[in-house]
Amino acid sequence: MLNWRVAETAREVAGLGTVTGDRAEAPTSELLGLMGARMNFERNAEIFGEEEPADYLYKVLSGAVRICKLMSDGRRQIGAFYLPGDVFGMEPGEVHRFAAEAIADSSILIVKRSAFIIAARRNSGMVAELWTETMTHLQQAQEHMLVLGRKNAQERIATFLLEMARRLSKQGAVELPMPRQDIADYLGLTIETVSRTLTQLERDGVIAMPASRRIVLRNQTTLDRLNDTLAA
Amino acid sequence: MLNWRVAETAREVAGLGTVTGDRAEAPTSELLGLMGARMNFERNAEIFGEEEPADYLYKVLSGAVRICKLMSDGRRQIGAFYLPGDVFGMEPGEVHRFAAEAIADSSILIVKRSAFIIAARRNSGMVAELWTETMTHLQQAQEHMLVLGRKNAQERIATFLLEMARRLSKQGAVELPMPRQDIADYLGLTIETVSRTLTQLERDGVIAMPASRRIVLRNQTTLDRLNDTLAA
DNA sequence: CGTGCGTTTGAGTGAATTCAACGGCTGTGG
DNA sequence: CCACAGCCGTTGAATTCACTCAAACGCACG
Repeated sequence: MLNWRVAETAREVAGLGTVTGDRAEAPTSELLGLMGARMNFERNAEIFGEEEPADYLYKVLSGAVRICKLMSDGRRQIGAFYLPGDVFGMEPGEVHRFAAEAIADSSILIVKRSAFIIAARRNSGMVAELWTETMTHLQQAQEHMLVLGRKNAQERIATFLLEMARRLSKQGAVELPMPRQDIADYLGLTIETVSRTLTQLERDGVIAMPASRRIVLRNQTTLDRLNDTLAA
Repeated sequence: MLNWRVAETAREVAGLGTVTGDRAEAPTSELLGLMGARMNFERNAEIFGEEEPADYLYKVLSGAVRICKLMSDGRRQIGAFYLPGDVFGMEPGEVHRFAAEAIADSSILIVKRSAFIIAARRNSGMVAELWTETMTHLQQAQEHMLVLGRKNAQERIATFLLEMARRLSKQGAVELPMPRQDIADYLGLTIETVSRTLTQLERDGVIAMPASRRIVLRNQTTLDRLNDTLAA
């Protein structure tokens, strides 16, 4: 997919060109080959860990990679599989939010990422910001996969409330802009389950609902625990 | 988050700077204000539809937006909520893969995206490609949310098999690089359900499994139907 | 010929769904 | 002012799909 050469057409820039056939071994272009190092990883070896500094970008040359996130009780969500030709490790922040591990013995090309961020910024601050924004959305999407793939209804609601509180908090209370059906479709639940779970959290004194769209977070600790965040 | 001015520090480039407080109305910077147009959308109005050309980027000035995807039987998955300050609409391809709708009456800044892609490409083909790759991953992540949020076990397995066939097809048969546990954690299922579902698909003649890691897709139509793809 | 790992199969359980009804606003019109 | 319709949200009862717990199978390897 990404051959590390300058794309010639808009279609290629858009990532739609250069049909890839057999991807068992992806080509290492001169350009990046010079900048990076080739490393081999054994099956199940960690390529980078969650919360480790995100100083490099990675390209799969052969083998396969998974990125995954663990909950404190061991539940795991794999965010993506990367196969030969795929580039991964792009992060909007300073650290990786997922761990990356080799699924099979794999050869990986590793390059410093700072050069790209700096290049993007030097030439166009706006491009740098848009790229960063894209990486942020990617991160949020991958976080949300953990919610959809591995969390129960109560945990989903807790995560949702904390997300909303963080993003639009009016100090203490959250004013939800969306109806229950939208929350349900976001969290992969039914409207009834959303309603029941909110009611239960209110009965337990974790939240208060002066109105159906207005939610007061009463017990942050419990919400954090349900969200699997006690440290972070 | 993204104030449309050139970031001054690496931390800002990384999207970690500029603490945002009340986001009820995001600032419209000069830079982009000049380039774009402000538009208002009523509650539930469509901002762009699935499969429509992705010619613009969007920034929420006030209100709230959802991006969502519908299955043919009406099941819906919301991929993200966008609140004031958020930029959305970045696509690696020529068309949007999600629809965007206003949740409440909203004011949206709209700018042509081509300028950014071209700027990124002119200055650094590699930055353009990395950004595109990031957008591709974002798209895949959002597609996967539909799987995790709304599909049953059979549909998840079908989608997974088609994805793997597309990405590493050796003509007809798929050689899976990962164990059942990884498939389970990717699809948000248990290893037992993965196994049972594969066995059932084999009994139904939809696939064949000459070995546990080798899968032959026998009935593409059924898989496509389970994947909710008859046209696309 | 065991040992260990990955996978499959079976039986019973449970969390979220489905189906159904009801409650509470808000705005409109008699 | 009240009646009513139309949403939106809540609550209840029964069902179901995937999960949990448990055991067995097959295959590679020493």
